[in-house]
Amino acid sequence: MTSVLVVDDEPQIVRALRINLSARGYDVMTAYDGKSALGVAVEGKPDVVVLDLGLPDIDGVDVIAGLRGWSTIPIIVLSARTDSSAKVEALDAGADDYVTKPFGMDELLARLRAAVRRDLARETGDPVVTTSSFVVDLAVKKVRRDGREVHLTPTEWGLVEILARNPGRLVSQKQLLQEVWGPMHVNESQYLRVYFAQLRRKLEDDPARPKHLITEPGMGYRFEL
Amino acid sequence: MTSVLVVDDEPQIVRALRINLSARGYDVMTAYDGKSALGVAVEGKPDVVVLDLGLPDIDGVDVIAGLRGWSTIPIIVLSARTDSSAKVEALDAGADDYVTKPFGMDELLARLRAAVRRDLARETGDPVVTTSSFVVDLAVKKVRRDGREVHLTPTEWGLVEILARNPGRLVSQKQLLQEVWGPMHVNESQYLRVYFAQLRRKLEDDPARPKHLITEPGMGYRFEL
DNA sequence: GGCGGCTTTTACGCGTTCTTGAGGCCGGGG
DNA sequence: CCCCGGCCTCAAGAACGCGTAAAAGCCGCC
Repeated sequence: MTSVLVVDDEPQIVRALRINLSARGYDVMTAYDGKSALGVAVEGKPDVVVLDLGLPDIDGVDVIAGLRGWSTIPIIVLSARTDSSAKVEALDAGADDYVTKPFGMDELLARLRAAVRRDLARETGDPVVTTSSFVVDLAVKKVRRDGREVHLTPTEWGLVEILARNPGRLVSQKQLLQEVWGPMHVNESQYLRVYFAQLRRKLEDDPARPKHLITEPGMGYRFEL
Repeated sequence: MTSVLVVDDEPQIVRALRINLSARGYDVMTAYDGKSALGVAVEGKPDVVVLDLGLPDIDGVDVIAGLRGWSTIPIIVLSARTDSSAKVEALDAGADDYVTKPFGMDELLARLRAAVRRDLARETGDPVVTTSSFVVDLAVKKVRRDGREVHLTPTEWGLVEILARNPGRLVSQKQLLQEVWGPMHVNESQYLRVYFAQLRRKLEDDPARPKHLITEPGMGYRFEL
């Protein structure tokens, strides 16, 4: 499970983030000032920090420095200041990203996913394919959804792997059957229906309305990011 | 010297970036469309890519996908589109950052420094691999548990070594058999069951519920830290 | 030769995964 | 309107792969 530390002195922002992040399966910690933020970060070892710069006690840049002293946790800065000098300062202090308030929740979540993915890739050194619902690590052969690992059987993985290596492209039924089941089974299109149903149950937010594992009737399947 | 690939179809933007980046000691490569960008990236192996999304030939998201297919180079997206759906799309496709035009050169440079710093933090492999239960010293070829040395037979060590060199990664049965027993025995998967049982008895706290030497049925084994 | 450590082989119970068939739904064409 | 092809869902038996244990084979060494 991926954990996020949210630091902001405005309770409504913390609340909004907590709700949105929890709903997506993240483990959320919070802090309302710089001092407690550093304490919580040491205690809880979050996977990523969302940090407001305008804190009551410590200057935001010093909070970044305080974190960077001992850790490389990704830091996403939130701030009302739009001038480039503020951005430059924060980024050079060690922040990974800078988002100006007011911000779109979608965008923040996407930047958060990017930060976590990058961090994961740093450990493994491997390319990772990300959608809004789940993450496929091709080299490690793991799929995570909202920070939780999803177990795939060999056949399921075979399908996901082919699709993830061809993001956005249509892959024919024949190609999938050939590569996963072998040349003897290129007409068993029923296999595909059964397995795509399983995969959607495991990976899609709403299995009945798939957003990523798309059927192209009569043609094949497509992996939408 | 850090090298940057700048991809944009507007010559004045490319020129401005080239001047600013060169002045700061970066090695600059350029491309004016998606196709040549992918070519230059393969050839030149840049340390970071600055990518305009509005290219004449290929959709920007597909360029990102094309790069992510084989590499984890940091990608900073430049775009005139400010709507959050565009940002979400690009970031989920694998971009590391998203900057809207018109942009401040200071800010872009700061984001670029942040991206490179992050990427550099990826360090080379440690000769010692540590788990919560035991320690594998690859240089000395020894395994210790609770300070006490655990004796491994040559075959056992062969397996542990391969797994410890690929922490977290799934290693196929075939690869293990091939590297330890040779190409003639790639189908003797029973060997693996016997030896993993032995290793778990020696290394795991609860051999019946392994936490580090994990079986992925039908695929292979995984060394979890 | 006998011994000890290591590897290979055999056998069995068990849980998971794969395959297969049946039924229902939907949209296009006759 | 009905039929039909293609798709989705569900369930159940078959097949497979895993863990475990124990015996048998193979060294090198005293």
